[in-house]
Amino acid sequence: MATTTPKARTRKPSPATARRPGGRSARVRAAVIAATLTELADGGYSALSLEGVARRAGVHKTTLYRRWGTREKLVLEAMLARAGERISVPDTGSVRTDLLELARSAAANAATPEVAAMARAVAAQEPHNPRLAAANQRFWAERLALDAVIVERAIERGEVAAGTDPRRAIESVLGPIHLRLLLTGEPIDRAFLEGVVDVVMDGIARPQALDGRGEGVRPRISRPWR
Amino acid sequence: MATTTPKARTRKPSPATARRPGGRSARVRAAVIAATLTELADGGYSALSLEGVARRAGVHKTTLYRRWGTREKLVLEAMLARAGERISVPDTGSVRTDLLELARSAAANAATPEVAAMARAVAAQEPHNPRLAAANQRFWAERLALDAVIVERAIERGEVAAGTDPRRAIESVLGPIHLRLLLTGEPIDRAFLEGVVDVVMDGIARPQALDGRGEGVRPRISRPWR
DNA sequence: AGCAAACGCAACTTCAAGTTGCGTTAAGGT
DNA sequence: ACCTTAACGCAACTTGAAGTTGCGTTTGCT
Repeated sequence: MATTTPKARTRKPSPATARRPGGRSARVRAAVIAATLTELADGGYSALSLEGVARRAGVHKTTLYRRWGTREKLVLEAMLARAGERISVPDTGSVRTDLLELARSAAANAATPEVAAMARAVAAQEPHNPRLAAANQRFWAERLALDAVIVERAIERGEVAAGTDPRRAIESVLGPIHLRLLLTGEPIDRAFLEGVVDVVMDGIARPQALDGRGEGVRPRISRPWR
Repeated sequence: MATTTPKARTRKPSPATARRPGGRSARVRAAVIAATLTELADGGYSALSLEGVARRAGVHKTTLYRRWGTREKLVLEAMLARAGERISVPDTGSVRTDLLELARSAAANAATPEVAAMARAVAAQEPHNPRLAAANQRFWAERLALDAVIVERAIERGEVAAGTDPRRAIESVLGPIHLRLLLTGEPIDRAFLEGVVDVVMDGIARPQALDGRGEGVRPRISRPWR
């Protein structure tokens, strides 16, 4: 049906059509995404304007309005572009070292102005932007699943208790870091990260001399703290 | 100089002056603060407008502009009014129960639309609003110091290892909760809270049979996990 | 080379943000 | 009960960013 009708020109618009993912459009896109993240970093989501992004990107604002339309879509695309960068999951052979390395890379990553701004924007807009929320859910599900491998391997090696939920263990490492990053604002230094990992690994309960009947209480023998 | 000049009327403006903290102003203030938090809850900080708050509060917008001037100051005052409400620190005699109760109350509090919106607004604006940042720092310093008493008491009772940093222990409890609240968006149910407290109390490291020479490794005797 | 998609540009509309002047209400001292 | 004035209501205004439209120009692709 409709083999060589003149209307086929509309469907396949002619020789010199097709998309152009490698040319000017790509450069503009890259510049706009970079500018979006930079604007987000110094001003936050609530102060972000398409005109500001256009100025910084050296691009006219009509381009932004035509290609992205709203600031929501622009920010979402910028975030996806950055969040898509793969992270590496440490595998040193020791859970403690793996978790510490995970904590260090997470903290270092979060120390980046763009990433920190992204986290803040997500925290602010997650309830009011369904698409952003969905993308964010996927991001964290994937990331936690990847990081959980650290704990899964450790369980297989016998380093970690068999009943441990790997995801929750990772959350216990990342939680305090993001608490400081987003809310308390306290510095995230090496000592803090080590302390976080120590708590996750060993807990805070006082090691107790074994007394035979370990009913309810979790008997341990004394050990040096840290 | 200038003992009884007519200009003294300007300095002490006459009999019926003085502030009126108990009357209409107070009612307006209460209505505006409530409206601010409500608007913050459904729309977020970036969508908050003084006109919207005025509409919801049943107050004219000029009142807001004259009394608060900017949306930053308005939000800050609203937050301070709500954050000033005192919280109670559990004291059941058992750290585990105390921490679980702390986690439960924190989660229940954070489940409030207004409080959740406040947390999101703080996360979003903290780097761009010095006054909000300062107030937030004080809030968390006070709150962590209060909650840390739980751990301090437990150390005295011998329930918790002596070298434990009480503040960091509290951060390890609150961190995962706020991670879910602000970023991952996963549900915060009872099982999760118990899991968080379990990790903080006991850690995830596999309890090991004592083998005499506990060099480097942290020897424990076997125990059921949870 | 030639075509069209994507961009630049300027002028325009729209509307929320914020301001000003003046009249009105009501809190609180006497 | 009265009177002063701080605080609020109201309408009209200015301002500026957000978003749109039409048209000319550039540029990647075949």
